[in-house]
Amino acid sequence: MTLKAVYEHTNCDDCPIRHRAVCAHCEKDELEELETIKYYRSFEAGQTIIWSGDPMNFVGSVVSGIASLTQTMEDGRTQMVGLLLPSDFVGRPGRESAAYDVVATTDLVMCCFRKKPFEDMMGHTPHIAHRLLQMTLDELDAAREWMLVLGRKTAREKIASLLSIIARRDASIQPKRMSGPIVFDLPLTREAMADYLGLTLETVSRQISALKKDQIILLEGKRHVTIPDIGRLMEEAGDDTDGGYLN
Amino acid sequence: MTLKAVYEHTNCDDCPIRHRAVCAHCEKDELEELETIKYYRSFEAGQTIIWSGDPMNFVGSVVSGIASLTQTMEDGRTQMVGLLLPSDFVGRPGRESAAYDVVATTDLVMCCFRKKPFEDMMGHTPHIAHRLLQMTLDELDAAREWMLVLGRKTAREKIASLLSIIARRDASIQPKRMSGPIVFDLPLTREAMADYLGLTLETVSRQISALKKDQIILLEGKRHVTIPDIGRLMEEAGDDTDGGYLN
DNA sequence: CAGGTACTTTGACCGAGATCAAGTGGAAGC
DNA sequence: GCTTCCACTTGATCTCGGTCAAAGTACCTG
Repeated sequence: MTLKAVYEHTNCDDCPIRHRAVCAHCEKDELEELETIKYYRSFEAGQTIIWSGDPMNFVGSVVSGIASLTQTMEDGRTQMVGLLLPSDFVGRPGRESAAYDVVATTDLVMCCFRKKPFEDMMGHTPHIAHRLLQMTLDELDAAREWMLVLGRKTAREKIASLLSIIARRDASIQPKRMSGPIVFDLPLTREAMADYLGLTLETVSRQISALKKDQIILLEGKRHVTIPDIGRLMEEAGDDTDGGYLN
Repeated sequence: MTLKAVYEHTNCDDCPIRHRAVCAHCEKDELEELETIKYYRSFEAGQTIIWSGDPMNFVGSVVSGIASLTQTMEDGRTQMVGLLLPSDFVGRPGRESAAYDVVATTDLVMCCFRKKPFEDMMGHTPHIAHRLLQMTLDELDAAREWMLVLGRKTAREKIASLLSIIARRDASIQPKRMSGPIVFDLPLTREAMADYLGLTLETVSRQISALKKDQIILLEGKRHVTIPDIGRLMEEAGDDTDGGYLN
């Protein structure tokens, strides 16, 4: 469709996720070993990276862009079960085939490691194994947080929850003042939001319109969002309003 | 209420979860080190083991019985986010306070490790760190499976999903023939099931009655369940009917 | 055995969100 | 400039599961 972006960073020194990804705690020599088994891959928005059940011969990190993990039932009902942001890890060491569909939600760059050498390296590199454990525990917490959203929140609270997650992530990446409006572009279509929230796309649309009408959010076009007051949004999400944790 | 059960096994050799818990891959000397920091605790059904937010000075394994992880919103809505069966791990190394309420759903015995020494031990005992990573990845998969249940399944499918999880676990513990009826006692009240499934207890009750009427399950009393045909139950759950995986 | 408590079932009704169906708006292609 | 397409919005209606209420059952205690 569009011209494929050329991705030019090739070594770990100027990697934007160097300090947050699975390699975060690695020493210089460990990074050099990683360099020998890694390669970059780019994907376009909408492209499926891995199909559930397919054999996986790599694991890796999201460098830029957003990917989603999705589960589908035979009759077509789908549920997104993970949103992979830059620095998040893809794949499970020790598993042969993928358990979920992995789809590039936006244009995406991944830093891939050949699976077998990576597994070997985990065995003798505690820095990697330990970091992966940390990250997996964080993901487990996020998944459990999301179970509360899916199981008990109303449609409006679900939308507010998703928006505040995206807003807080953007606020923590551009580390300006935590007060004041937060501005970002939605990286998801209404349908993708619906799949994440366990709703239909119509309900997503209606609730976004309602939040807009109530001035909890401002919309410019369909994707450009301004949050004038993150506290109010978090109230709508039903979360503790006490600032919460920015992980 | 009832006389507190006296729990008598005290060393790892005759531990019922020896080969499945976080210590599964430990060598003799590693077990000996663990012995020095471990102690057993018993809880009665209904007792809260840890309150969310409380400082945690131990981690540990469920030896027998069932515990649940629960999240509660300010207005009282609650969602169970994890069901801890024998051999499952409780607590997060590196975290000061508990993120969820942990409640004993049945009478329960835990093998606890003092947190600080356990964390230290993880640093120099790859067998433990590696096993914990495996178990955390399994839990993450289970949580994601559950997100599909919460987000997209109907009430009937939710009940069938829960019953088939319990049924398959029981079938795998008593490793008799995989065909033929499966019989077990429900370890959860209707309310606990509702909290797990994101339903009300009334809906749980109605759907169980409906499954009974349709002979998908047989009920004796309120808790004693017979599954004449696990395949039919799994069809009702909306899962792939091809046997699935027994982890 | 009466009474209490905890758990469960069942009924009647209601409403949030799903479903079905048009319609809008903006960008790409001819 | 016109058509087509895609993402999105909005409306009308329906339905599944929630809510409110009452009653049933088993077990415990005095």
